[in-house]
Parts: sequence; structure tokens; C-alpha cells
Amino acid sequence: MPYSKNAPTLDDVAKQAGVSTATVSRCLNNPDRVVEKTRKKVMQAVKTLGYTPNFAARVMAAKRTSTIGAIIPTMENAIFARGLQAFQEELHRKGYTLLVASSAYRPDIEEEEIRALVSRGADGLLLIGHDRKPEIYDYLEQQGVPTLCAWSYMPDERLPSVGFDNRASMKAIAQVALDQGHTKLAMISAIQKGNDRAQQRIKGVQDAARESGLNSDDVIIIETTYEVDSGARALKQLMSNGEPPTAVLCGNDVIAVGAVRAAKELGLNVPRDVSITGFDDMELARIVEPELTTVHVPHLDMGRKAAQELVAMVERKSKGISICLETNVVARQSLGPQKR
Amino acid sequence: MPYSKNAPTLDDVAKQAGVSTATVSRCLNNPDRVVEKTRKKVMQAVKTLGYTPNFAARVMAAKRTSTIGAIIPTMENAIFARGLQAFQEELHRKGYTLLVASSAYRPDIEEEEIRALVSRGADGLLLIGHDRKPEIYDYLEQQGVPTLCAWSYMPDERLPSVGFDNRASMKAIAQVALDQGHTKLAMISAIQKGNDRAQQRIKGVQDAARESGLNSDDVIIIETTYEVDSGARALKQLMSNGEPPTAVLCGNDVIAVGAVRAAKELGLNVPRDVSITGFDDMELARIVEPELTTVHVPHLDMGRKAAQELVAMVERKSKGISICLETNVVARQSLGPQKR
DNA sequence: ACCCCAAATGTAAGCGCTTACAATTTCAAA
DNA sequence: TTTGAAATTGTAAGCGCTTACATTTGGGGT
Repeated sequence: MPYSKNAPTLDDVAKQAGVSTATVSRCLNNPDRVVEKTRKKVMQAVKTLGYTPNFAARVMAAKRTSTIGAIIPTMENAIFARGLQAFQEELHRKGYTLLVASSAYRPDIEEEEIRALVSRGADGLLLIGHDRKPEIYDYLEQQGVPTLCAWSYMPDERLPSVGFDNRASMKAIAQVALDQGHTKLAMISAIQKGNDRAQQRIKGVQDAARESGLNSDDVIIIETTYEVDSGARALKQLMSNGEPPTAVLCGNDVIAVGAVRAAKELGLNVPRDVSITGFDDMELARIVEPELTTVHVPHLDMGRKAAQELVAMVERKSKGISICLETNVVARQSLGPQKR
Repeated sequence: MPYSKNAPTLDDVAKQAGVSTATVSRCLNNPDRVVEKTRKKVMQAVKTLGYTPNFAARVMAAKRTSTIGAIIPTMENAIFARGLQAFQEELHRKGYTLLVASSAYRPDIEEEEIRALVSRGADGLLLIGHDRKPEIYDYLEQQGVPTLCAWSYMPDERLPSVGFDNRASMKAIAQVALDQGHTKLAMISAIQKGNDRAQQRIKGVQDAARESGLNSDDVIIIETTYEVDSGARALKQLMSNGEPPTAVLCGNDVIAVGAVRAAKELGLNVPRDVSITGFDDMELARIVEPELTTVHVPHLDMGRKAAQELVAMVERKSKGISICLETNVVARQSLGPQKR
């Protein structure tokens, strides 16, 4: 009779081994607080019974889950994969388990998932960026769940963050384009709503443009979703304009890949006819042809540092500090000088 | 005083609303079993207190989690992302939550994660492929956790599966290569150990080769990991051989992308100098240049069907049936005729 | 031998929720 | 009105585990 749901419990093990439940529990959690002989007996019983502890029961009794929750905007592309992987590995090293959820860039879904994760007893939470309803922060505080933001560095916000300066990073790559002589810029940004990274990156481009003496007509902003096809569509829209830009700065590599494809489809050579840049330096950036000039983000370092800081917060060893990581522009082939 | 961990409980809500805990519980789980007036009172209390149910306690009392666990070999690339996304969406529709873990293609880690997921009370499990220690199946049966395998269709195995015929699919694309006149084949496969998909795909190539009258020296197999760089390395190794293959069939698109890059680095034109094919038809396949000729796998359909079947098993409406989906070869530019 | 203290083990009280069952209320029909 | 079945609400028993506290055990030191 398969699937009969009658898994053995701690009591069964205790009975089988002829000891008390407390001893079994100690064998499993504090083996050194139990004498060798007993421990062997117990472990044997565990094995023969095929016992697996009931997580929910353990959580109820111990009131911690050793679980950290993370909510990322998307799993569809690899933007967050690398950083999250490093985050996870560091957590594992420290004895924590990671639970991941994705919000599809939708604030309402994110809120739902925050509640779900808290409900599941996450000892701490990692969120991406800072831009969300203040009630959420109230809730988190009231529930007593330490929370850290990543992928952004905004030390004046309510929660601590481990990330990088999106505005300065984007300004830097825009600066490179400007230095190449481009005077008519476009930016294909992610949707700004609820996405402070996107907001900051746009500001970065505008900063650079302003400092180079361009006026606001010379940099056209277009918002779209983080998908290859959206990037392609956006580029075509830009190029069909009366006076198309000569350099298109994309909010991330995925969009840039789409833009490159669209350019090719239009018979345009990148970067001769139009320059295109990315952001993130994901693996994709070196797969597309030409390889993407982009902003390198230290994903691994960010993931690792975020894990360290969040665990410190969970274990009450830190009240939460913000950490800013360095990015740098990596020059490859998709950005060239403006032809004259 | 932040992080004081004093979240309100059901009792608090009951007190606040002036009803019993049972009524509050019913309001939350069976709203229609409670009269309008009471319900309003309770919901108000829930809101003012900012109450979030304690998942562990609920699980303990109700003995189900409405949670499904899935363990995939990797999250690093998008191989499983699309299918899992569809799986998740269908589960959500049916009122279940998905918990994902990744095993890094390591059987020992997979086993650990199976136990972790069972321990967390997963009502059902999704695994990739069939090749694992029989004790695991004993354990799953003893714990009473319905389990389904995906990405493979092997109806004679112990667990039901929702997937496709890896052997026949690979044979089909090999056949296409053979039809183009190629007589010296290579396959860059994933590591076979614990990976029945890889095993079957190799067999598929061999089937096709045999039927075309090639002998086993004419198809050289090389095993590597599912990474771009491994694919690149493998291709270089193949081409440095005395008599290099004219068509390289890759175990998946990620490897193929690496192979294409390596070919370019060697100054080889794809497909003129060497043909390269992929498997999976992920987005990547259309980003690389030349676009990959590959095997299209119906990921969305597979994910959706797997969710439906697994939920049926969990709800005891099915004992678990196997479903085979169709794949097809999509011809793009990376496979060309053998030059003579 | 005996005493005493530390180490090992046992006892039992919850953790916050669901749900069977009991008690109470409601309301339509007589 | 009265009555009783149906609808609503309350009572309280666990679910399987951890852990504070109580009890027992095992040995050195004398």
C-alpha cells in the first residue's frame, strides 16, 4: 500500500532505542551531550526505522528555522542567478537554508511572497532594491524579521543594503560612450516603477549627458521589460525615429542582446552603425556577437557579503550595515567611436 | 526595539475579536462556514494586529503543507527554468507552493535535498530523470511522498514520468546530420553518471550511426559538464584530433554555444568547416551566431502536465501515469551539409 | 566504603494551529 | 408560541519536537 503517510516519529525512535525522547533529540542536535554507547543505539534505531525529523515540529519547538528567504524579480533570465548562487553557498556554509521566490517584477506579488516567507518562519529576508511600500517595512519590523536589500547601495534608506551604486555605474559607461564622441544617446531602461536600480541608472545616464553639455533632447529614454524580445522591439522603435541615436545604452545585458539582434535584422553593423552597451556582465555578454561592452557587477562578492551580513543580523551580531561594492566598465566590441 | 520577535498569534486575534480560536481558524480557512458579521470582526482584528499565520503550526495541526518540492540538477543556466516556471504556475493555480532545490548534478546532494524536502513536509516531489539509488525510492515510498520524474520518459522505471524520449530525440537530430552527408561524428555529452538523459542521448546517436552503416570509430563520444567553457574545451580537444569530426552533436544548447565559440576561436566557420548542433532549444540557441540547429523540447507543456499529474497523485486521484511528449528538430544555421 | 559533584538521562510543559465533538443560537414550520 | 434541525460557535485534544528542570548514574577523592 504505497503512500500511506506513516512516517516514524521521535517517539518511535525513542521506544526502539529504549531511551527517552529528550535523548534522541539530543543525539540529533547535540551529539556530544550524549554518551557514545547511547548515541550508537539511537543512531541505529534512526537508521532501521528510516526516521526523518519533522521540520514543522522542530520549528515550533525551537522557534527558529535556520532558513533565509530571498525574493528576486525574475528567475527567467540569469541576472540574479550568479549572485544568488554565491549567497546560497555562503548561507549553507553558515548552516542556513535558502528559500527563493520570484515576483515577476510585480510589487503585489512581492508583498504576498514576503508574507509567505515570513509565515514559513524565515529567520531573515533578502530583497532586491529598496523601492516598496513603507507598510511592508512596518510589517517586517513588527514581525521581527531582519531584512537586507541587495543589488542597490542606498545607505539612507530604511533597510541596510549590500550592493553597488547603480547611478554612478551607469554614469561611468555613459561617460565612455560620450568620450567616444557620441552625442545622440538613447537608453533602453527597465520599467522604473518599483525598481530603484532602473531609476538610478537612468539618472546616471542623465548625469553624464548633462556634464558633457548635452541637452535633454539628446538622450531619449525608453522603458521596457527585461526580455530579449523587448530589447529588440525597443531598438527598432528607436532606429525608426527621425534622428536615431548613435549609441544605445541598455539597462542590462538581456535587453542589449535583443537590441543587438534587432540591429542586425535592420542590416545595421554593431558598433559601426550603432553602438550598444549592456549592464551586469553576465555570461550572455560574451556569447553574443559582437561581445558586449558592459558594466561588470561583482555578483559573487555581493552574494557572499550579503549572506554574511544578513546572518550576522539574524544572529543579533549586527544591526545591519550597508556595504558598497565597486563596479567597472568592461570594454569589448559593441561600443565604438561615433563615425563622422 | 526592532526585531523583538513577538508576532501576534491566533489567540491574540481571537481575544481581540472576542471569539474562539476555532472561529478565527475557520475565518481564515473556510470563510463560508462563518457568518458575515463574525467574519468581519475577525478580519478587522487580523488587520489591526498584523497577524500572519504560523506556517509550521498549521502544518503540524493539519498534516499537509500544500507544498511541492522539486530538485533540479542546476540553476546556473536556464535549461530547467522554462519548464519549472510552467510547473510552478500550474501548481499555483491549483493552490500549491513550489520549493526548489538544486543538486549541482551530484547524487549525494540530491539525496540530501530529497530528505530535506520530505522533512519540510513536501506533499509531493518532482525529480529529474530516473537514475538514482533504489534506496531512495524505498525511502520515498515509506515516507508516503508521491513522486514524479520529469525530462525523461521511461515508463518501465519504478516511478511515473512526464517527459520525452531522449534517445529517439537525439537519434532524430543525428539522423539529420547523417542525411547531410556527415560520416565522421562526435558527440559532446553531459556526464553520464546518474544522468539517464545523457545516457539515452548517447544511445540515440549510436542508434542513428549504426543504422547508417557507420562503425563505432566514426562517432567519438566525449563527456563534460554542462557549461559554456566545457563545451569550448571539448570542441578544441575534438578538433585537435588526427581526423576531426565534421559534425559535432552537443548534449545541450549550452555546450553547443561553447563549441561554437571555440570553433570561431580556432578560425573555423560554422557550419562550413564544422557543423554543431544543440539540444533543448533554449533562448540561447537563437542568440548565438550562427543560430543553433537543435532539438525543440516542449518545456512549457512538460511543466504544466507534470504539475497536473503530480497534484493528482498528491490528492490521491491518480496512482501516477507516465506521459510522453513529442520533440522535434528545428533546423537553423549551425548544421550544414558535409563539404566534399 | 562513602560522599559529592558532574555528567547523563528522563519528565513534562509548551510551541500555534486545526478539527472532532459539544454547546449554543437561529429560524422556519407547526 | 413552541419545537427541532440546521447553522454557528466554542472546547479542548493533539500534531512531533525542544528544552528547562528534575532525577539518576558514575566515579574520583578521602
